[in-house]
Amino acid sequence: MNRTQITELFEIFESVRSNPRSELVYHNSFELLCAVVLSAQATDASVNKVTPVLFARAPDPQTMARMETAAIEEIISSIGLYRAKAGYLKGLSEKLVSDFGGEVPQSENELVSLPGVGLKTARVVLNVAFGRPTIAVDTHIFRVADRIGLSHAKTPNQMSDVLAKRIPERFLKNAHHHLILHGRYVCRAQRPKCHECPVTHLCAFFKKSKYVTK
DNA sequence: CTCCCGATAT
DNA sequence: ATATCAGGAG
Repeated sequence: MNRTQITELFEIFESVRSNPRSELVYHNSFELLCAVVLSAQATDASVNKVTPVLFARAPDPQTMARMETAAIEEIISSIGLYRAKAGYLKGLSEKLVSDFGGEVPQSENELVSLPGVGLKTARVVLNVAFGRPTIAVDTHIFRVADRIGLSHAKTPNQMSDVLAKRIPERFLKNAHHHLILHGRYVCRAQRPKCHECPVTHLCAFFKKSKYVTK
């Protein structure tokens, strides 16, 4: 995909009004950080089901750091990978208090130093909570970018760097959100809705696809 | 690379 | 019945 096509792609995404059904619910950067950690291999709806209970019990890192891991597990047990995630939440809360004054840090290196926070989660927090032009490559973006032909990088982390260089700067801040929503509701993993897709004329996957009809 | 691991969509 | 879901640690 060349520069002109990439520009056209994001101009179309910016002009299309998407209508998300569910997104992570949060009220501050700490809640967003926790919600994104919980969202690994889980749907937003599943996460939104437990976070109100969790944040009512522990609205800040100081309180969450003092909770028993078992108590956190009990609250989030309806989410997959809940034992690992309960440990992450307690561990990252403890570190926020001990190393960052109880505040969510605003640099990639500091965020990644928190337990349970990898590059993808760090970049989501930087983008969504702090408005920075980062590209967090999750499973949706990894699939969408590969199909369209934006990048065929082998791993999400590699793709993240490729996209950051390849996407024009003025689209960078919102590109993350556009690609995610497109991946969730149009370019789905199973049965992609190519018949509703506004960018099929730019898509390598569509051109050699069997999903030409609905 | 494997493990983690419940809910939901298809 | 199985593929997938805002991944990260060991």
